Amino acid sequence: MADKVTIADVARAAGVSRQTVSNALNTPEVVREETRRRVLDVVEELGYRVNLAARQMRTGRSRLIAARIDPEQDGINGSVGDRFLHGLTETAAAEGYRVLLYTAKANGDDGEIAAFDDLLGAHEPDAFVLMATHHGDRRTSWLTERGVPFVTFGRPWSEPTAAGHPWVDVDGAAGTDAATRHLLSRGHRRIGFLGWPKGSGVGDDRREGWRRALAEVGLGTAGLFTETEDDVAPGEQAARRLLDADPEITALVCASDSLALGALHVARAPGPAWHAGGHPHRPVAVVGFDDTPVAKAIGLTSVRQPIGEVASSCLRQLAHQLDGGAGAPPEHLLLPPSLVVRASG
Amino acid sequence: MADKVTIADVARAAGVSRQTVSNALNTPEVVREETRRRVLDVVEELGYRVNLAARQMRTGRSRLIAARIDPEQDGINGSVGDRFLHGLTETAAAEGYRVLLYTAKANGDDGEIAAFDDLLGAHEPDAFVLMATHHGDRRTSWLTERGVPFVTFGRPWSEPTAAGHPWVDVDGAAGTDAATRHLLSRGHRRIGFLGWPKGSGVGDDRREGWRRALAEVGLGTAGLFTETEDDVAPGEQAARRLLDADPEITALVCASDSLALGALHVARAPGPAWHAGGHPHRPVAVVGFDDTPVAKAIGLTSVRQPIGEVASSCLRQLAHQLDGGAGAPPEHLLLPPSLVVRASG
DNA sequence: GTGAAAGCGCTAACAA
DNA sequence: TTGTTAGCGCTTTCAC
Repeated sequence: MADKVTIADVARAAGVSRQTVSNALNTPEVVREETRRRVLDVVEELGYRVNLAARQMRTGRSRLIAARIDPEQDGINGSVGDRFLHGLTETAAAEGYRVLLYTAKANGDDGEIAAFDDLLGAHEPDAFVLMATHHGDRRTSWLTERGVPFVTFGRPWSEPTAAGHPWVDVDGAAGTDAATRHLLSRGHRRIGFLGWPKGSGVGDDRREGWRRALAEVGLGTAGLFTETEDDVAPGEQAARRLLDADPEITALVCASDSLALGALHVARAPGPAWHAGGHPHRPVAVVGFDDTPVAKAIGLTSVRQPIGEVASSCLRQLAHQLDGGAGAPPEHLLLPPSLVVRASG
Repeated sequence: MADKVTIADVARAAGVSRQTVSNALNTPEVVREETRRRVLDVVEELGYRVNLAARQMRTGRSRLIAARIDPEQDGINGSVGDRFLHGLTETAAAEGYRVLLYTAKANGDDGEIAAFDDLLGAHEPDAFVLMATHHGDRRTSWLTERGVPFVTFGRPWSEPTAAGHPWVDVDGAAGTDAATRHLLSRGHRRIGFLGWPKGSGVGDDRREGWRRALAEVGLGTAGLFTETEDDVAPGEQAARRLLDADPEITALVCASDSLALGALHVARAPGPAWHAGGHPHRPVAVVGFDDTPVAKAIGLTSVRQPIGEVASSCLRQLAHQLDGGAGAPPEHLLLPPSLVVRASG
């Protein structure tokens, strides 16, 4: 049962004062080598561990990092959030932190800000990790104003990135660029893009990579792009629209696996719409984004984000903000995704 | 910036002592109505919130519930854990708790026990929520010995359930029973089962439901069962084995969506093995377990566990253990799953 | 019903 | 280099 061992017990057993024990643990360089060893031996022997609540009272630091667990959306893209949380938790433990979960009751930035406020008032996490930054993100300004440390998975889309807060992101444009080049290398010439409505940083970024890749080989994009809500059924409809409108399209790059899954419903089975429209069935290659379990299950080629790396970079960035220490990680980090090629394209 | 408001500030502003403020908040029935109102008004006005670290020092209670976030396995079945965590987090917030994540570095029960020990020494969570109980689970005995409160998602498979700890579980046998009846109602008579090696509580339970449903209509199960590791490729091989061995089989109940996905690879496309074996292609119905996003994406009929309910029940059970209060939730709760019928069966 | 005193375990500041 | 003092914010005694 090993009843709570306090610093006083260690001090007594080692024949030193409590402060010296504290120093031996937290500021070893200030304690004589021999004393330090003796103290650490006793610590080991008694199984002493600091009481973080007590420490927090003194230092104001909880060693808690708050992160949001979101509702699972369509369950397809949701897996990204879960991989991210897992990565955070592992790196946090290595850095001496723990991840505290929260959800936002109300929607949007304000709902999440209310959660910040609750958390800060009660458990006082030392920092936040935010996902899914967007234009005019009110969460980041709220935290900045209050001097609460945080990192985001996602660029600050509105501000000049140089001025903003620390962030880690994946280069979405590089991902769709790679996807498009891959399709080009397989002989496709008219390659469409299925994306989200303009105005979302992430969506625009992904579309840009596709545009750029086509432009570089002298191909235009007129009539090759359509936008829709990020879900399977809308994706299917949008794909049908695009393919019906332009019979020359032989491949589609999609902004998400959800959209790609919808597109595959059209691309793999000859839909009645085509026959009705007079277009015979033709094979249409499809590439998704995120490499979710669904992509793997159905053989969908997809752009994979290095989520584990993003998570550990976020956490190391935070740990450095909070604890300092050697080797400051970059304030801003843009990681390259990779293309996972499967049967669909 | 609203600098930390302490209980002393409230006491001063309300013209009472600090204890009275504390009482008004924590033991309202002991404070005169009028005083209580005045105090609460000031609390509101000043935006006072208890400092949990300070409270923890006095009471020894952190209002933290620890839960494990596991590695995503094959990413298919993993989604269950994520839905569970999400549910926990929401109910926890409603009960005034927060969810603290941990991972186990080393594998198995001992790895997780090491994590318990770390957590208990540092952040001192008030309780744990455990997933995936199994025969001879050492985690539960470790916690019990130390008097640490916990609930499990999963029955205590080894002990007589009456004697064990609080738990919430889903009736897996009822799920496969329902799946089997559904297939029977569609005219299937030889229905196989693709499961995990015997000895796992969950796997045996799911197999039992299938056996029971067949037995009730006077059908035997000899030669209709095969076992394998819980992943797609093994599932595919096992399904092929079963279907090759018995050409009469027209439907398969599977212990997981991973296995079912493997089975579908065999069931949907006429594989060369059948032709080689002389069996022509026949439609084989497949039912999975867990209703993962993959099941939805590929049109797989699957047994859905009410994960959200499991999570909130777990948390309410804990909250009652910790805080008491009215209406004790049941110590043991077995929830029924439901069958989500799709194209595969 | 309300107030005063004490102390949870720790570390920042200072004294020795 | 080590020890002493003080106090973080709260709640559990116990007087009043």
